Amino acid sequence: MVTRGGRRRVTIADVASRAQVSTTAVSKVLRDAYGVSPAMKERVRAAIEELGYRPHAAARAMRGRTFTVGVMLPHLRNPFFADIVDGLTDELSGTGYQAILVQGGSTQKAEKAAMDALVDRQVDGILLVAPLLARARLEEVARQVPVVVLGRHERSPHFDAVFDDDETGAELVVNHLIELGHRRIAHITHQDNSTARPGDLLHVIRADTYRRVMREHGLEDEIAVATTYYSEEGGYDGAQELLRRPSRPTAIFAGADQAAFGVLAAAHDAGLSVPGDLSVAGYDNTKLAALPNISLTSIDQPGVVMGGTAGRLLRERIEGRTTAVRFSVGPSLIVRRSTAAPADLPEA
Amino acid sequence: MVTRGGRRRVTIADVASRAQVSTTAVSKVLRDAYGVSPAMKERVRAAIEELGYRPHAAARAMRGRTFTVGVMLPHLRNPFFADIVDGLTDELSGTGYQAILVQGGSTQKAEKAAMDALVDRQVDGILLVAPLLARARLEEVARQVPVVVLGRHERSPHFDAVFDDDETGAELVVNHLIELGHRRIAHITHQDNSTARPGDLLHVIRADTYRRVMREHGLEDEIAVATTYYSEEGGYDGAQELLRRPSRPTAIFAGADQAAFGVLAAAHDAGLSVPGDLSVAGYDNTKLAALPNISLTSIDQPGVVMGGTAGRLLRERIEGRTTAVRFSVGPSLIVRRSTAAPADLPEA
DNA sequence: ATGAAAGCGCTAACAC
DNA sequence: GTGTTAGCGCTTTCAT
Repeated sequence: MVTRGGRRRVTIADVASRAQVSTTAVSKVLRDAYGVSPAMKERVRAAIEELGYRPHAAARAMRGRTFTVGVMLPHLRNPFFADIVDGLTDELSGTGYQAILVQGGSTQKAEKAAMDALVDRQVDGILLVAPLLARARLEEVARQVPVVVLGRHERSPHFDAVFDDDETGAELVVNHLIELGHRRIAHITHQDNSTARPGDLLHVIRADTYRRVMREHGLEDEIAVATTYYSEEGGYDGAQELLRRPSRPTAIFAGADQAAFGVLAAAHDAGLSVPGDLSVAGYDNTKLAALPNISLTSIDQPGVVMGGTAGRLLRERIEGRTTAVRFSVGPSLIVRRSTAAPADLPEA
Repeated sequence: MVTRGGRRRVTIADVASRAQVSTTAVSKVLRDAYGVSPAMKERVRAAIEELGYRPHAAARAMRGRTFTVGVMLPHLRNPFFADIVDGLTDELSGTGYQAILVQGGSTQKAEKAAMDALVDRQVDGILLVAPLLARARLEEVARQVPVVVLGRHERSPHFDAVFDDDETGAELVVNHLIELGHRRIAHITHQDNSTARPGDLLHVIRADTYRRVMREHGLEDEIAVATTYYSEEGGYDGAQELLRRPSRPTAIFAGADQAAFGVLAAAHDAGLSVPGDLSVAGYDNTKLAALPNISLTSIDQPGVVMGGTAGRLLRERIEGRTTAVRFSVGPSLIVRRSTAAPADLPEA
């Protein structure tokens, strides 16, 4: 390593000699372990304070905990992820744990590398947000370090799961559109690069539920799905494709707000008014959805609660819990001005 | 630590015995260091492959590099940050370096803790995005580990700086509005909790430039600044305040797109049309600004380039460069439909 | 209650 | 070109 100018780091030995005790004693005080007298504890604390000592995480990692939890996010473009991280950070604050984030990307290879990076850095626990890898791969990691998976519905004995009830959420949206009088309701879903069981992936659940509800209302012939991406571009492309079809949809349910924004753009560019010519609904209830110019009907997921819960479950696992926990939150429909009765029908 | 079920991690010793060489040899191959024959290199590579060996980052951290760079972001809500991280990740890909992110928060205390967390984890370099701490504090860290600061204009001998020319950017916006015929142009700036020299902070530069350009055009009496936050809520509150003032502005220049979105919402709620009754401009040219329903005039900053450059500078510093580099990128004005000539004036 | 000492996985002197 | 070995800063037996 390049030698830096800075003076040598304060180590546990410095603290020990300052406090006139052994390094063992200092270590015990640091971890609040058994076997130090109050007086000694006080002396050590004072020395730590005076020297501005902070434990060296890498050195700790060689023996015990790093007091670090790793979070893998697919990317940083969905504000919903920010809620998750805020919830987690909140839950962790005061516990001495620090969250570090890595970007998983959109390929399984990149995701594996990101996960390995966390394992190699010896984090005490890992939160995986909407991972792509097959369950077996996740369990492989879960065998080495406590894992919580957020956004997948899997039931695994080796890791905990935190998710929103995507089936209910999708149902709420499709029912809402049907109640408004729509029949030609289309859906935009996400093209994944995943080897997970499809039924465990949130976008697959949303799409399947869309199909099921359509069928339940005798609308099987109107089912139209565009498979692009949960992104602005994906929504734009998907909407363009759907709007070109012979029987143009009167409503589009995009599986995520980000995609719904693209749908709004495509509608605009096609000269269609929303909701006059086309109703649009999203999922996630991001802040932007509430902007008056957008006013997007969406499904609210309590991201902060989900992130906080994930943090708590991770801490429990780090403390020794080995039985799996699944935590599901209930979504709610937020109706805004982007959805209305179709034009060719009388108002309700 | 809780003992996990997983089998023991593969270590360098396992690789060495499998390849029938010393651990030194393996270490050398790993780091592409001098002094290994091609034949031996081949044997070692094969053994690594067969055993699925990955170096233990924490152990490396005790002696040499961790091949990790740390990034501190204030929060995850600005998509511009995603561009920066993408640029960095791109630049780092293939070099063996992994980026880990931590959230700095909005207080200096939280920011210090986040920075310390990176230092304690022995990252090889740190990228600080729009930090709040005083220059002296940043230099303290820079003495221990290579640092690049993104988004501050500081000239320090101890760290590199990457920033956008905020003065030019703000000039472009204000001049654009003046050319359209506006006189009552207001500005929304960010309330920081910083002890940095004000002149080094991007939001202060944008606000000061706004004032200067206004004065240069004889509009000093029209200067109106609301100090809230670069966020949707901040923009909303700031706009409300500005629109309540006796001589209502005909244009608002928000220092960031996020805040401009809030301005659009406030305008809508006040029954004002954009750009009919009020022109609105932002800064950052986030993707949402391009959505037809928003169509926000903004300043484009090449976030990917900035992040990539930061990564390159960091690598150079890690390799031994000690002289400071400053890298400034040029902003450009993107005119959209949120700005137009004020209503009470004849069209140009 | 306290401390000496071994050792976590790796790198870098240094010897051969 | 190759291997031996001494630590890096901590935690954890295990004596005392």
